[in-house]
Amino acid sequence: MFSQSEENYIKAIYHLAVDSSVKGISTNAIAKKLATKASSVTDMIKKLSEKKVVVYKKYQGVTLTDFGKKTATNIIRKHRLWEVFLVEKLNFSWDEVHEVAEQLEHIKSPKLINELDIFLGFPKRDPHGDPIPDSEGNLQIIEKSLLAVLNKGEEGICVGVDDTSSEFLQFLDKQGIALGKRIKVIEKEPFDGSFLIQLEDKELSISNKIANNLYIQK
Amino acid sequence: MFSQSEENYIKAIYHLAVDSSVKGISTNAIAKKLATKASSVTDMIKKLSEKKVVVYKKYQGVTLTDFGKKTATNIIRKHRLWEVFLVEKLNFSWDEVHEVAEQLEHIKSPKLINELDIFLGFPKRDPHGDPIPDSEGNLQIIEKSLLAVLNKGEEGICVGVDDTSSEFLQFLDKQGIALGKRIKVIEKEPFDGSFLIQLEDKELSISNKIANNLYIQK
DNA sequence: AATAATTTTTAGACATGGCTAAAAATTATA
DNA sequence: TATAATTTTTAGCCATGTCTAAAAATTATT
Repeated sequence: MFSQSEENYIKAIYHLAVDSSVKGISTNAIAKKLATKASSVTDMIKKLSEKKVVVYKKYQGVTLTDFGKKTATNIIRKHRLWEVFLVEKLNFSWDEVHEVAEQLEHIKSPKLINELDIFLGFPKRDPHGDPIPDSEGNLQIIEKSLLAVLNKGEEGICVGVDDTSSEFLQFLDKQGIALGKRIKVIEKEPFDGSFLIQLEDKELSISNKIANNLYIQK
Repeated sequence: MFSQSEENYIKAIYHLAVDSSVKGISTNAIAKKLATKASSVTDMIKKLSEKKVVVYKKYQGVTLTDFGKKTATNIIRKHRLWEVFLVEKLNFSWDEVHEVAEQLEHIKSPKLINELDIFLGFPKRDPHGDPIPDSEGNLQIIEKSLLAVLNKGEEGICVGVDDTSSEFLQFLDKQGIALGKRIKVIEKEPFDGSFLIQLEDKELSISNKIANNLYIQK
């Protein structure tokens, strides 16, 4: 069994490993992600290494073991299932869920999480479009591309976001952009890289920055 | 904001105060309830005293302040709402909920608990028949009596249990006794104090001990 | 290659919450 | 009312998880 702190470190290392795809995750990177100090990270890493969660050699960063990865995906599974619950059942908006899910993900009860999965109808994605690992820790890979790479005339379904800040998510809400919505590129403006898109019955213009934070499934 | 440990102490003191109705709760009683040592209790009590949660004088036990009581009922509200959720939505049986609710009660999010209350339809009782405080901390007092005090021919609705051990709850399940069920006393056996009761269409005999652990609303 | 800059680790400290053992206070008993 | 028994507190120690400051190792630069 792991403490909340240990779980937070495991999750952070997993996320850093996934989206940096470098072999060893640096002490500094972990410290930055968790808003703590490098010295604290070194201490924790030693402990996780003793517990066979990570492989660690001084000055060389850390890598999750298979056991560590499984532990990480299990925490992520809990986090994302709770997010679905909060949005679907308790009227949370997608920018409000993260903080609460950060707490709920540490609740220890295998039955709880399996029953929650059943209760929610085995959702495949969380409210941000990120995939929910199954109880074995398997993550289905989703074919998705940034809206920004679509050409004029192409279209797809909105399946996720890259930036999950409140500002961005609330902006999307205001524009009527949500997961599952169909988006078609009407025009790409060469001057500023902005997009004219069709969303349901209306057309709207979105900046290049927005287009680079929205994932689409073609 | 209180730590999980602090919350556990506050809840323990509240429960001890309610069902002992003595003015000062002793260090030893708290230690026993929390399965810890008296010396640890003394330490924590000093801290809670500084935080204006309890009134404490050396060697005289503690009393919750109004603020402390409000804090306690809020934790209890969360605990009981989660219990309802687990039983009604996630197929937990009433002897499985306690341990998980002990964890869930510490989640910090006012919105979460209010929305949960709405989602569950503002339940008034938890799965053991105990009342759920409202968001102001008010507990409605329920007129209830032990089944054991009923006379031959009297009847009532099962509204709660005193003993919440798994063994007892599972025994009740096996007998078909549950909250909301109507129970009528057919016969009281003077010899061993056992009861012959009518439960729905069948009659069954229950011991005096059982009758002293079942609450009835006449 | 030598020095500078950066990263990482170590050493020592602190807060929380727990423990044991001994001292102090209270309560019970003879 | 003394003495005994019990309860409560104190003092000191430990584990977890954090921090700062300094040392050590690595990487970058001239």
